[in-house]
Amino acid sequence: MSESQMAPRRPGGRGSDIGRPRDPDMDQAILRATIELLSEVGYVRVSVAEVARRAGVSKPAIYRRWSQKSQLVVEAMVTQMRPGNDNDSGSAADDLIALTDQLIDLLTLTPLGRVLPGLVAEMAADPVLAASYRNLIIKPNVRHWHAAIERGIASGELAGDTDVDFVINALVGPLYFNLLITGEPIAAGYARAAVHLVFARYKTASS
Amino acid sequence: MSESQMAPRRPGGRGSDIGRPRDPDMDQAILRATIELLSEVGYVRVSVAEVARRAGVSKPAIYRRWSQKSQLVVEAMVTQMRPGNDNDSGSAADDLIALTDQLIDLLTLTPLGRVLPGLVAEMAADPVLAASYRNLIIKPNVRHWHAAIERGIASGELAGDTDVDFVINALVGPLYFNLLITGEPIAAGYARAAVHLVFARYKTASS
DNA sequence: CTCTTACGTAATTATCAGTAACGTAACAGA
DNA sequence: TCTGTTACGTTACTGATAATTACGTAAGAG
Repeated sequence: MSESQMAPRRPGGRGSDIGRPRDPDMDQAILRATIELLSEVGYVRVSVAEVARRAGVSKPAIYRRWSQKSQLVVEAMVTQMRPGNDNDSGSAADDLIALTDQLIDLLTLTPLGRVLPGLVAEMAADPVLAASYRNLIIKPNVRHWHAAIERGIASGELAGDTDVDFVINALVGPLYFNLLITGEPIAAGYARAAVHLVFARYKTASS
Repeated sequence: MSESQMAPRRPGGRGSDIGRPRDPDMDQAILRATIELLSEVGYVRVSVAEVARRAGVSKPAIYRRWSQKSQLVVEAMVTQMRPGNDNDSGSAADDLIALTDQLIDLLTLTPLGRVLPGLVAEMAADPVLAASYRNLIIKPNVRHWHAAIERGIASGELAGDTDVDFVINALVGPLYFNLLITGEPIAAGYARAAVHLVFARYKTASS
């Protein structure tokens, strides 16, 4: 049986337990080359052949690890995510502003901003990829937002009937809208203004 | 000189003034076939060859009118836009709710929702296309939002320092975020809740 | 009529994702 | 040390599809 017929590709994980092991340096080299190319030319113009060339690796070596270009890109982006800090400053408003500013940095300073448009297109056509992206990139981030808002509710800064998901959407939605649709830069002071908007609606009388 | 060297393709417009005129029925047939395919399979899987087949037209006939698949798709989407009604109900809040609900319909009921992800990717790689999309689709719509908000400010429903663009982003951003990133359906009652959020921040004391 | 452009057919170029075949290299376990 | 299994590189290939070109014919304008 030829190697290319092994059913599960186990992206990012090891291959089989027996036989010659995969070279871990290769994984790193591929991911690094992917990030590099991604930030230079954006998703659409990244070709697997060019990634292979820059990583000093063969194309089959890449497809042995990731079944699709899009999966490779998602994993490469995961390596760019900083471990989100659950900074509890004691003020939910300040925490939300910090989280918003962090997201702005992520979308404008890391390659993610250049990657997202192409990835969005792939996600729409590939549910498996969409699930990967949401589980690996979105969910871990949203967790912190949830926590900050829940803390605000618990402390009385935010009303008990605060709609957590609605608030998160209200804060992050405009950022993606700017990045993906209008192409305009995010206004300075956005984080503060957006959080202010939310608190005008959901703050309690006491706070 | 061969026809394919004519520098400006004049998408959607007429060709030259002399010589055999273009068949206007063809324009319609092409656009109709494009919309049809678009709603069936989404942007990525639309091929120009298949559009040509369904329209009963040759491929060069399409490229004579539109220089790229993406331009064709944008023009096809334009034909789907209803002429925005500047319904002035007397209440800016009601007008904004109506506009938001209209946008939700546009994104979920027309093919635009299936087209947008692929288009976003093209826009990121093609500034000319991005400009087309923004001028033909986004701007005409935003005009109504602007007007509604300005009316609200003039009537005293909204504070004089209301940041118009910020408000528009706050209302529409989450819709695009859901459509393009999370893939989750838009919550029932979103329009009302979002407008409520804005008014909690920007309403005047008198209103 | 003549000029010019539109049109269809058919072939072509170019790019790129993803596979396949095959020989060689590396590790695990007997 | 031998054997089985998998990784790796090289090379070639398939398949899809955007975009172009050549050429002969059709249809208008003046």
